[in-house]
Amino acid sequence: MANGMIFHTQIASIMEMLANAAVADICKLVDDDYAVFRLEITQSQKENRALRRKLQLLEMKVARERVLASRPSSVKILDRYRGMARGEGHLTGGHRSFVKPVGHNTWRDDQPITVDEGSGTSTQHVIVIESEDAEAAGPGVKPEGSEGEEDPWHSRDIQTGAASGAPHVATEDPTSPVQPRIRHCITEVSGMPNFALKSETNTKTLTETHRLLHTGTDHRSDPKRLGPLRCPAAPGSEYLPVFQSQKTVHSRGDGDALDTGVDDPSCSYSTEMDSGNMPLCLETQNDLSRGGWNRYTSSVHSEGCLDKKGEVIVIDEVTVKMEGDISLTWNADSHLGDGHSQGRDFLDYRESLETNPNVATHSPLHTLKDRDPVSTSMGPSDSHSLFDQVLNSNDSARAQAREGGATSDSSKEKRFLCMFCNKGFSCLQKVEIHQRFHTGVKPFSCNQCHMCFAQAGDLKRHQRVHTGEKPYSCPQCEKRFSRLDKLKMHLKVHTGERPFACTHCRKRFSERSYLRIHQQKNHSTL
DNA sequence: CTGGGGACGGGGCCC
DNA sequence: AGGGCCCCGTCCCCA
Repeated sequence: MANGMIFHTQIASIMEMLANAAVADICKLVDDDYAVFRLEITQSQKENRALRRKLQLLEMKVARERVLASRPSSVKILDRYRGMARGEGHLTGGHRSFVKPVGHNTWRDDQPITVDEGSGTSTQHVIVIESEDAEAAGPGVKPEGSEGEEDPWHSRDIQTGAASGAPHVATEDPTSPVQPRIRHCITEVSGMPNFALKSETNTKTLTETHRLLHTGTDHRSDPKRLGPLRCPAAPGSEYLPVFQSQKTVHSRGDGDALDTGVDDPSCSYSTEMDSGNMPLCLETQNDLSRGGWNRYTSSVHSEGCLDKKGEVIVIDEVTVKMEGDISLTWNADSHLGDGHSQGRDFLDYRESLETNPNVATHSPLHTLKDRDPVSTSMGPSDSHSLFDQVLNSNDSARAQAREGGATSDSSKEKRFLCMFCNKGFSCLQKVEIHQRFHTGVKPFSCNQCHMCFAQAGDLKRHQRVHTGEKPYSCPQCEKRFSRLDKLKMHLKVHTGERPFACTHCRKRFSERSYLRIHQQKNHSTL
């Protein structure tokens, strides 16, 4: 019995020992696993923090890009040129026009873009952008470091500054309080080794910008001085800000195209004039070959001119101060337009830049090129980035042929230079009309087919399409034409006149375009 | 069927 | 404002 008790006691002790050993093993295992687990948790947390940081950076980048993308059309004009290679357009419809929807990139009338160029060694470009997108982009986000598809003009500015080693004045500060609205002020200081690019809410800068806009003789506020269809006297020594009359003249299709606003039955075109919200019809050609502008759709929608009257670009004008008693017009809301003509005109402009260095023109591009400390980014080797993509047009011959007026030999009479192509014009109205070809502003719209035109005469001529009016009749065959030039062309059928001869096969054609097509088809290898 | 050429319409743009 | 020229696209004819 006693032995049995002892045996049981020993058994119990052994069991206890075994149990303790087992518990110890288990505890050891748990401890080890726990240590490993904690290590893994720590590493995971570390990775999590790193990823979070990365995400924040990405968000900042995205915000910045959004701010850059919200730039106004005035800045994006070069973007259009960049993507304007002929024939690149997308045919989205038989008729297209570019309008900017209200609320998109909310530029308001009180958001001037001043490109003020002084005459000294140091000049400043102050661009004040009041954008609600900037609010969404978050605080402290400054328009720097172009990434992606920003307009080359601005991005070049920015990249230039970065390349020159100039530290950005503004620093990203995600902790700064959210501003209800951020005014991005981009200050470019040229004539200095570097220029600063900063984003700030500096109301002083804003005030200065407004002062620049409204300084001197504020012609834009005085329509009497600059009647839309008047040719005012030549400007004085001060720069003369010239703003295009932003009328949209809708034809009623039964009369002449006038923008007088007078309800004249013989000139029955209604005029919509709203100084605050002037609709503009920015239209492109409706065929594929001319649709280069349609590449530019980053912030522009293609809409019918009249269908979307409300969706128009309403942006304050831009005053470009010119040296040398030259005044120009740049309508900030009008940098959308006809790519076809733009290509030619920009070719003209480039040629005028290259061949006429003495022309005292300071268009934005010109200025940019001159002052860019690392201008190689826009130099000949890199010019394709902006111009050559645009200008691979076979219109160069025509452009050269027409370039005669570009340099304005008679500078005394043609003292109004187009800021885009440098062509000289004798009066203000002419340069206004001419610049519509660059800007794409087409204030004369047909309310029967929604076509828009830059000139009243073009609208009037177009009206005959609807009216069927054919006042010109052929004396030989009684065939009638709506246009005199078409009648003259038709007369060649009867006369057999073929003034255009192919230099390769001696074949003759009545029209130059026939000859060109013929040579393209048959002598393209020559 | 295909491609070249002619006729014509229409818009762009300069003068 | 109109003329004029340019270009492009379309339609048609014909080889």
